Amino acid sequence: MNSFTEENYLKAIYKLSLNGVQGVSTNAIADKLATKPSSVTDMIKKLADKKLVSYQKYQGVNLTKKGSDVAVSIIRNHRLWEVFLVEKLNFKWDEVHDLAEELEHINTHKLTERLDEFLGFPKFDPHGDPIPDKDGNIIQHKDVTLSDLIRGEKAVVVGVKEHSKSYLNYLEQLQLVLGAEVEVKDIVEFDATMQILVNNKQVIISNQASKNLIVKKI
Amino acid sequence: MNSFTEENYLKAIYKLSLNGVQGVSTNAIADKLATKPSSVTDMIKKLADKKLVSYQKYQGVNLTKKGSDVAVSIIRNHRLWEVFLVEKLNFKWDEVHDLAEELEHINTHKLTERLDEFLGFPKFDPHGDPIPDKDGNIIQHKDVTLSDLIRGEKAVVVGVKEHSKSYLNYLEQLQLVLGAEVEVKDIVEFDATMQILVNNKQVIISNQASKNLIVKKI
DNA sequence: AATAAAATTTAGATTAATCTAAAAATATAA
DNA sequence: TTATATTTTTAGATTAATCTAAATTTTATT
Ligand SMILES: [Mn+2]
Ligand SMILES: [Mn+2]
Ligand SMILES: [Mn+2]
Ligand SMILES: [Mn+2]
Repeated sequence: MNSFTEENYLKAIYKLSLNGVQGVSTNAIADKLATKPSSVTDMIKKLADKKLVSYQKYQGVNLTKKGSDVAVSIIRNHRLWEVFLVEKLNFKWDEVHDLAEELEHINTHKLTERLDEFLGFPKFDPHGDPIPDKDGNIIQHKDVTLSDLIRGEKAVVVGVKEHSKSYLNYLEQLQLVLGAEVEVKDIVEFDATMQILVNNKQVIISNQASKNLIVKKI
Repeated sequence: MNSFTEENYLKAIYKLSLNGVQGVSTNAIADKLATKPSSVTDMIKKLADKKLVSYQKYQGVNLTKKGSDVAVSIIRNHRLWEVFLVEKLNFKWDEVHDLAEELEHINTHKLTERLDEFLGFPKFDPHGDPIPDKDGNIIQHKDVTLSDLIRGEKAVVVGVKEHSKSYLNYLEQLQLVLGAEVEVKDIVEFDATMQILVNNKQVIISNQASKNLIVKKI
């Protein structure tokens, strides 16, 4: 039906559209997929021919309903497989992304639904990202990050905006895993470096790190 | 490392070598993969460059140790995923082959080993085919088929040589599943059609069907 | 509004995998 | 041992996805 490559483009466009952008730019897609803008233009034309995106030269690209459905279904697969890998095969949360990138393209309705059932219809993946249900409905995070908090506020870690091994590994060392409670003790005015409390331990965390940690105030 | 296509060629050559053939022919590979002999020649050259097969023009092709290792590892993945689909996701034995054809190419050592462990180190897949262990050791069936039996002999079904949906479906209707006991009541001399007993029921089965059913005499 | 900078598209190549048609080598049969 | 048939390889095209370099369009800046 659609090639792996086409599916990856659709997913990238979907994610880049989440910030409310109207007309995702060629360069943004090229960046996200680590490819060249000229390659993106070629692929966009192909996706437009297949009615998966709407596109006018120089004006950026938008997913059609059809394209969005495909993207959401790939994301559903990805996140379900991540749950499987962590819950059933005991992988750590920093090891599953690349495997899920491959598994997500085995896009067979029956497999996805059976997997969902086997896993007990999970609502979130190991990184706190919401899993679309079988009709494609997805609850988006409100995206409050640790960096948004002010001195004295408390919150619970509910997700991450960055999925690199090094970031996830670092968070785990600091015990900043999903469900952890944090309290902001101090913020450096110059560069927004934070001093926080995690499990009664003082931790210093850069703005680079705190702005990628999604939290829920308590 | 190797593309899906290369892996499928290696697997095909491996399976065609099992009958003790020295030098698998271009046409045999083309048949198995439903492609053209000229395409096979091209791919063989590529695999030879990568030292995965040894090849001399017009003399057929053989896997090297390296090529054989890859093939066995793909087969291991394939069969483990089939067990997963049947045992954990409740698929039927006639539904899993095509899905496993895709899953087998996610060839990551750690994933395979974790899956094996999760499944309890199974020795056979849902079709009775042996699963290579993590060192690549594989116990080959002796390949006695129902059609080899004579009148009066009893046997247990232990595998199938043909994996098509229609064949597996048909077997299931006749209750000729793994573990079933059969007794040969009569054989038509003309075309080797068999009258057999399965669970106290009389069943008539063609030679075409009986020669693809692997059994163990009792 | 004119010019410079940035973003995007086009033109032309490349690589992997495939195909058809034709040529070459091997196997079979008279 | 020739002639015929079969198998295998080569030659030349095609399609998908990518790239570099050049041309075009849009955006930002004087
Ligand atoms: Mn991921
Ligand atoms: Mn995730
Ligand atoms: Mn199979
Ligand atoms: Mn099988």
